[in-house]
Amino acid sequence: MNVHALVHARIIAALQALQSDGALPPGLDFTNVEVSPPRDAAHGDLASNAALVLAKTAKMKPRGIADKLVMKLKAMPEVQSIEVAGAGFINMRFAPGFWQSVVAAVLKERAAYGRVDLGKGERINVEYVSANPTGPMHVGHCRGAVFGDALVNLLRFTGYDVTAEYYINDSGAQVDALARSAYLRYREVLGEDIGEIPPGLYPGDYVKPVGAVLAKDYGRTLLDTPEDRWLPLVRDAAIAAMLVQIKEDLASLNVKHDVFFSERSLTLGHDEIKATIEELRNKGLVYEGRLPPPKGHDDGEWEDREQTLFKSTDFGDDVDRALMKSDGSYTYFAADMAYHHNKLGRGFLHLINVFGADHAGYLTRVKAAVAALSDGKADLDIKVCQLVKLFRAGEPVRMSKRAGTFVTLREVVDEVGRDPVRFMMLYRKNDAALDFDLAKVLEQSKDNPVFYVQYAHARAKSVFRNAGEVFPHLKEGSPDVLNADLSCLDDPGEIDLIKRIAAFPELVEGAARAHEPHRVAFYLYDLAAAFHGQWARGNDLPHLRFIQPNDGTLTAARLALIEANAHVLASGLALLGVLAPDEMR
RNA sequence: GGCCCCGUAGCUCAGCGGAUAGAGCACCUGAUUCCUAAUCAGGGGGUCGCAGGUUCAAGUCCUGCCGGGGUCGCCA
Repeated sequence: MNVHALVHARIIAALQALQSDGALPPGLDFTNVEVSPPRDAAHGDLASNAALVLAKTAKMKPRGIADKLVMKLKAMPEVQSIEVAGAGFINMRFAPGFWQSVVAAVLKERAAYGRVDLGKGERINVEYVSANPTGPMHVGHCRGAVFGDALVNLLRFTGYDVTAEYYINDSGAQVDALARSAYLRYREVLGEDIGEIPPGLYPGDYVKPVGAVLAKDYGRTLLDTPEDRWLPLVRDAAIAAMLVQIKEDLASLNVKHDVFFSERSLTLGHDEIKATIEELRNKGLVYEGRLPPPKGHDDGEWEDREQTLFKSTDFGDDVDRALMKSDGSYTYFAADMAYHHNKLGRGFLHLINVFGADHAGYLTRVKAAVAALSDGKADLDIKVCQLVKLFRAGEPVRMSKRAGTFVTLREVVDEVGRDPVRFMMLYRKNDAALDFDLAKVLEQSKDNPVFYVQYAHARAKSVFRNAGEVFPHLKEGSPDVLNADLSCLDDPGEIDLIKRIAAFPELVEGAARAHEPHRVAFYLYDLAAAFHGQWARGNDLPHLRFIQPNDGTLTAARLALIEANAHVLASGLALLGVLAPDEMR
């Protein structure tokens, strides 16, 4: 049951009926007709802008349309009151019986409550994390990982066939540097004094085990081998080891990808990068030319030369983008173009990429590439996750990759736990910077929204445990609860809680459309607050307590409400990938 | 200098083009013989960075400034 959708459909039907009656002109565009809860609850439960939106094209006064619409809508059985307000808003208020029926619907639909079939089974590819396989994931990767994972959950919940994908940047200079670092560690294991790790290589201790594995697998045989022979072997071993670690890091956050796509696989057999470039060349979008030097900062290294360029300026980019490095190898962008070409070739018409803030400047050219490669038929949404600043009790945590003091994802998860990390990473809009305080996130107080929401769920479960001592037949999901006489739920606080529950499907739909999982987190906080509030009212007013030892009928109805509340809390937390505990200990 | 993100209460932040802009923290006042007080109720606190524009309607969209952060051919 989706209250919002139901009312919206009723309004559209009423508008069409007015057209049949000749009271409204034909050919009106209803797409901007919306239904939304008014900011001020005194205005009612739901309001519509229909009359305001249609006034101009219908060549009628807003209030004139509104009055006619109200006459039609008055017949709605759910409606308790309906009136025209302000410039032409239609404010509706629904009868308690209508809200009570929402509880019954939630109990019937259970985990399916809130599902909206936006995707209609269409396939969509969500690429996220995609960190270099040159070391463990650091805390900055956390946010993209959690964001992507929650977005995948949200899209699956709303009817999309989602492929969660990780692009492994396993070619280019960085993985060669990793291989050389591993080779040094290999020589170290065999007893050589390797001294300082040279600049440009990876000094971290995490490379040492790779050296040990190499020594075990190859003995001393690689020592006398020239670099062009050992490098591919060492590189493969090092990348494989890093990927194992990355997958473990992701698993610690409960983040799962369906596909790990290797950049190097693009050129292993058939050269897909070359094919992609040629395809664009045939479309007139790749050419040989020169770029102006970057403005505004002196770059002594700048060398003017003719190069292979993609005409991204045709798609709104500032400059055309290089596809070949001066040594003849492909740029990262050229490979990434081929990768997106590959995604399109696998039949994806909907693509989402999750980027870190440092890649924000890369966004336009990727969109340009997808537009060019799909002839505008595919859509790509790029979500940029802004920086995460790490604090401990208000003090910034200094990080330096060079000094080896950067904080890994694993350290954060081990220190504060998976649920707080996930929730806090989602308790902020993706494009706003995030301060993450390792000390505060562990405080089990109302300062911490994670525990606040989880506690609401645990509290709901606790009510059932306690109710069972008085009314053994009133178990969760029992017929006596499911068939309770819901007309007892007439306290304003109870109705408010139901209204909050009733808003869930619309909230999910909006979050999925906008690709904004944080909306779910904020919604859950509000829902939890409504529930905690109703609970506490029982402190002052004993007749509002959920368990009424002398009234099994009333208790059953309130338990039904609590069960519906718990269902929605659990569904929402599941979308965020956060546990909904039965008790807090 | 170009481009991207942010700017809303003292602080951290929500806010889908809609009506008198919200929450948490902090501060003040109150609630525990009672289902977990890990909670709740009440109070004060705002030129939504500035200036224009579009619109019946702008915190929200557009343009230009100001401030903070990020990024800037052959790193990924």
